[in-house]
Amino acid sequence: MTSQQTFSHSYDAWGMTRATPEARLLVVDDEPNIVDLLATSLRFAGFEVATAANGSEALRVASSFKPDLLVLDVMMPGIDGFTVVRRLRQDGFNAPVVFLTAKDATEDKVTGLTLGGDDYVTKPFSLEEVIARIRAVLRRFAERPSDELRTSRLEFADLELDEDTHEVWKNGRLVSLSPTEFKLLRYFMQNPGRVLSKAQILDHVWHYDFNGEANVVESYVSYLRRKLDTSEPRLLHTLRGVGYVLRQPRR
Amino acid sequence: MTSQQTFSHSYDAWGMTRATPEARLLVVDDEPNIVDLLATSLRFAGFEVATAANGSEALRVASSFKPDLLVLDVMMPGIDGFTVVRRLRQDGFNAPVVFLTAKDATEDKVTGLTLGGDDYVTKPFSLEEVIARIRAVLRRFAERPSDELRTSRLEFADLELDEDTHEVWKNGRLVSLSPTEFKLLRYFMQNPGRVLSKAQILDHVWHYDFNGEANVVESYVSYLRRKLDTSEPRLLHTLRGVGYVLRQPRR
DNA sequence: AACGATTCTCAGCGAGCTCACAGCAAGGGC
DNA sequence: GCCCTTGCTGTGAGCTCGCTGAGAATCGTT
Repeated sequence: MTSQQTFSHSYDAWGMTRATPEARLLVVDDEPNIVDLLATSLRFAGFEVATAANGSEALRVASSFKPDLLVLDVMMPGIDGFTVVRRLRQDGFNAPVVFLTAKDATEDKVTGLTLGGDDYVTKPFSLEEVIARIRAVLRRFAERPSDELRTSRLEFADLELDEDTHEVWKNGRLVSLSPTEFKLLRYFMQNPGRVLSKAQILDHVWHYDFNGEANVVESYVSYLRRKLDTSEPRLLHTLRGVGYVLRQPRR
Repeated sequence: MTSQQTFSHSYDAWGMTRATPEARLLVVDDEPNIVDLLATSLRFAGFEVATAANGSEALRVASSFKPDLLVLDVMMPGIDGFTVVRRLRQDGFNAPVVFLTAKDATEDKVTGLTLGGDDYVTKPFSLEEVIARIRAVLRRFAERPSDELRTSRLEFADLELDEDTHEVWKNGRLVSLSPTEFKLLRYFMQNPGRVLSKAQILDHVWHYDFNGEANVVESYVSYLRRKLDTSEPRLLHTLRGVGYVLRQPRR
């Protein structure tokens, strides 16, 4: 009747068992914490990741590593992000870029970032957001347009989610979600059948400098249930003391 | 009843999946930033692009690259833009030219530019504008006049837009738009059904040295709605936290 | 020089969103 | 059943986002 689950992405979200990585990424930022955070979770998401701590190192690594996409801090001491891209493009390097920019940067050069199909994410970001942007940009650059990689749809049972428009349907009926509700649902739908702890959810869906309580997660799960999990069979289950899981119920 | 959408251009606006490029362009400017900006977005728009940093390099590259059109800065150290064209024409090179000129260029110099079917754009330009001019000039030079490439009409639902005359009709009724309103609407109509973020819109529709806030976009969307989106079904939708999209409403 | 058109900023509003908190419900061990 | 822990959810304060009216500055035209 209902389909058990559909991976619209063809990767293994946990990345550990993949034979071939989803794509090769080069992460560049002068803050080691950020590089670590990104490298770890991107590897976990199935990407092959190289890192660099500044512009000149980025140029060096890029030429040998040949990444499919750059994750690049705009504001760096020495060679800034724009210059890195310009130099690489001069050398015929043509991979797309996801820029990282400070949110409150007093009207820095936040212009022109979206021109070549590139995109940007403001700090502080959530990992959810960065990974979603990376996948979206890779989608636009995908070689085979008919490839399932191109789709921006996630499906599970009678739930459907559009990553481009942020629209969500329950049983064909459009349901309106707030941004945080959307990101949480997307996280569940990218990890169907997998138990996610509240800590894990906080780490992925909320900004990395969020220092509130885990109770927010309970609140937002509650919101999602009210909007989406209103009919049998229930899909969003609590595992007391462990976490939550999106799956068909077991007897 | 209403047609869902019509691509009057036969290109893929996102450019990445094109098998054959729309045309071969040579971009010439002594400012590396400008060359980058143009090369990046023109490639993304589906053109094959070569670049040159000055007049003599332009002469050299043109003879081997054989562009279908030149994008050429008038004011350059060394050989200026006019001289470049004159020399190329002496060699039997016959491609049209879109000139880039400073805003305060004297009138008489500029008027001569459009005589041969060429055109010009003043700095600072918007990418929207440059790409539109390039396509218009290519249209005039197209070999097969009956080709769909020749059309300068964009249509979506009961909206109609003429790129040559800058006229816009809503439900057959002529509506008068300001230049910026027109460029914004053209950008939407070239990307129907596609979500456009405010940043994306700013990058494409406003000139590259615009330093203002994204609120202008909200204002102009508001103007467009007042003039064009006055009746059901609404076509210009806000996706809160994401952007805007021109499309038929969904359930 | 004067006029209207245009561009852009700003501020206020209202709706919606985020999050904390606290009281209540449910689960589970005994 | 009793009690403690864990999770659920109603309430509300403070905030963000997008829309719009008003107006200053600039442009283009007569």
